[in-house]
Amino acid sequence: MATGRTHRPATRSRGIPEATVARLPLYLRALTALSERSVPTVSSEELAAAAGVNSAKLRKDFSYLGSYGTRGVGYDVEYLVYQISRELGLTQDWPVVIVGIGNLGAALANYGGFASRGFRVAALIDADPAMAGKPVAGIPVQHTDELESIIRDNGVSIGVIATPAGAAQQVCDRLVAAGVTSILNFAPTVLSVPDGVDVRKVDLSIELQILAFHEQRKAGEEAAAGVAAQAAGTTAVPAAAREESSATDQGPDGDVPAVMPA
Amino acid sequence: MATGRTHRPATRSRGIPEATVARLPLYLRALTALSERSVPTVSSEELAAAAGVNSAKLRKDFSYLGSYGTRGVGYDVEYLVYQISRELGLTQDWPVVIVGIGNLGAALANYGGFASRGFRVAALIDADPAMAGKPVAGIPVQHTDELESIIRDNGVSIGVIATPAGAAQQVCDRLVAAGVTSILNFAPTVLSVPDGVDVRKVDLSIELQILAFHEQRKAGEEAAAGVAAQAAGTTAVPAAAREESSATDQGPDGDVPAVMPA
DNA sequence: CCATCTTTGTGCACGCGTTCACAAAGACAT
DNA sequence: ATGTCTTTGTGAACGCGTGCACAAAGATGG
Repeated sequence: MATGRTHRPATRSRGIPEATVARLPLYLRALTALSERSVPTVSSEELAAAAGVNSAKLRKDFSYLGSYGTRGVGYDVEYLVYQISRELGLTQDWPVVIVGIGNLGAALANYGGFASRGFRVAALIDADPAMAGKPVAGIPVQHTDELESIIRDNGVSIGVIATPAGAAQQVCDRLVAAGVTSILNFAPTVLSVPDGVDVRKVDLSIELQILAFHEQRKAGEEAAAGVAAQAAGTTAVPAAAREESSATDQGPDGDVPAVMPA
Repeated sequence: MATGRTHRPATRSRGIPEATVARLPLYLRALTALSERSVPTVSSEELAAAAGVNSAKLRKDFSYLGSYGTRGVGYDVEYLVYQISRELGLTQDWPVVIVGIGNLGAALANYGGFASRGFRVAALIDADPAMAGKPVAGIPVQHTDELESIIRDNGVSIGVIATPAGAAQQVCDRLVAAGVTSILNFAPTVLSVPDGVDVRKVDLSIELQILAFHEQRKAGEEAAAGVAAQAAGTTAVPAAAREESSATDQGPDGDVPAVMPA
């Protein structure tokens, strides 16, 4: 997962645990796929496999929503799609603004997964005057000056921040002041917001760092196991097992293109 | 947080809890900022505030790494930066490939947060022959056919999947077969991988859905509170409180650009 | 109508993560 | 050297989330 919610003392909203809420979209996606294949019913076991979770967990999750299953049969796909959609609030229209139309903002504007789930990109906003009017994903970019009026005129309550880190807090403050109460933050900064405003953070670099940690651990263990196996006469696969080395490490096989990104 | 790890029965890698590992990059970022401002030492209280966490939690997190603080003074910023970097494996070079150079892939290739933390974009890979050779972020895109040789020649162990959902599993299988053992998946699919391969998922749409859930709850509570307050003669702010409506909902104030993304 | 079989819904136990609160440790002044 | 003051490091308690395992519920066949 990208990174999660920004501190909230485990508020159990309307009795539904936070962990369950986070999994509902997963179930919804799996169910939608089944629905498209016209599958009428599905067991907790099958659905759990499709969503990549434990079946007991899935049943417990659904039990928070109510008793929507039929024992001996399973769950009615269409009915469950509707119930989860309603629970997540996806049966209504959510106008969303995206602030910061750089590479990432453009990617978000083009992302198809929004429209299909009740999210409507109401406006794209950027601070660069040269961007103003230029269409991205078929929507003309508007200047930051109009942020407040856009929010109010469209009744926007969800904002997406895809600006550089330096601008994020400022943009956030303006969004909140204009009435936005939920923010999805892609900028690598800790946003401070008043009570009652939800912030979720997605941080690409953090995810990679977590992977690197486990990767390093695997390499270490593998190296150790390799030595042990070697001593025993077995051949282990050292693959990418290389120890901590100098900064100009070239990898095991040399011959590296070595092109640096910006 | 975007969505988290894909099932792992709470493996405590080398005694460091998973939850702590996920916060280390956060601390590292705050510490780097302090380092750039030439701040020599920092207390757990200050650093916790900067990282947006509880100070007790931060101290406990650090205690898993060792006793790097000085009582009565705090932590040495430079030293802690080094220790955390080492723990996360960021003192070594991690070649990374990005597969799927659409809007998102390009955004990732341009993302500056990678290079500064030991990650090097070794190659950009796309299935579209028309993309081949075209430079993105200064790196020429290569065709999928070369995936295996790129992985092997560069000793790549971390892959980023930014393809459409339909291609993700196939790409994943090829990455794994070629030797990749850690995958960051941006495609909205559950990937199945053999044991020993780590997968982390970032799902933009899921994050928004979780926000929508809380937003809906807030609107509901607000409406209820509003009614109560109204009965008492007070005026509450109903802001974006509108109930479930038809699919072609235009928002409360009409006048919506109403352009749909792909 | 009864028996059997499948699958749900959940009580319970366990473990991880969080937080409190405090003793130990060191800096610093006298 | 001694006392005071600050801040760390951690023992202990608590709460949430997970997974097991089973009873209840309904379908299905005879």
